[in-house]
Amino acid sequence: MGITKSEHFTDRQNAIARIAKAFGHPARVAIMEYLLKVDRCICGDIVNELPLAQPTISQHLKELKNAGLIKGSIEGNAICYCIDEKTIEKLQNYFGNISSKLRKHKNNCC
Amino acid sequence: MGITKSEHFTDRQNAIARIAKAFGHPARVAIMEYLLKVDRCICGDIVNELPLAQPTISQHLKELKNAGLIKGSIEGNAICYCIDEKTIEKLQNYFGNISSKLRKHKNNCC
DNA sequence: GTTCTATATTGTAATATTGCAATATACAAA
DNA sequence: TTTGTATATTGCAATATTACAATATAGAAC
Repeated sequence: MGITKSEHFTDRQNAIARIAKAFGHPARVAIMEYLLKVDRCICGDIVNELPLAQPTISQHLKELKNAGLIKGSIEGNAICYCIDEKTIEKLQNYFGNISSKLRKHKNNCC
Repeated sequence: MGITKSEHFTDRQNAIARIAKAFGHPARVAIMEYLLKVDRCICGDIVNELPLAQPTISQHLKELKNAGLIKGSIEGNAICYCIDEKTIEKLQNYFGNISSKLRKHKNNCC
């Protein structure tokens, strides 16, 4: 039905899914990588960098912000957005944890 | 239009988005965590573990498999699925790389 | 004030996702 | 061969996502 039964899962599972979902679009991956590359906050040229219309990028930025992957706001006539390290660290820890558990158990049966 | 313009992005960006997207649903997060917890391959009881109908879980498993997050196949009368460590490592490396770059630059302006 | 520039919002069309009932498949056991 | 059990596939309805044109907003420059 297109509706996700999020109430049946733990807050933690929903939180990870939410962040991962925000990363689940190449345009948003590209935005994150661009923010990392330019290494500053005023990023008014995202629109020129990506092959998408301005409203589309604005929408993707909103989703990244809602997921906590970027933070910031308007500063004068430009956006002031940058990556929220805490959220990236959450992801890194989450996958790092899975990875180390897998290394420990080594259940390579498939 | 609901159609993603993946042709405009790099293969790497599309690859990360694809894996992240597969992780972007709490049911699939729950499946991955269950596979990690039981620490074995024959996982016929996923259906009993999750509050979703069998066809729905089958579909989620298919998507996880398409994204390379799990591997395996049918073994007799049970599924034999387990986590593909290589893909998890890819994610860990990707986010670890972003994290370390952020730590280096410390552009905390927002 | 007006104009310019940059970003956000709204509205809408096309497509994708989610979930499940019904059904199919496929092996196991009797 | 039939019956039982486990998983996959199909078909469909409800909802979500993606993209963009048009428009709104808001500060900057004049």
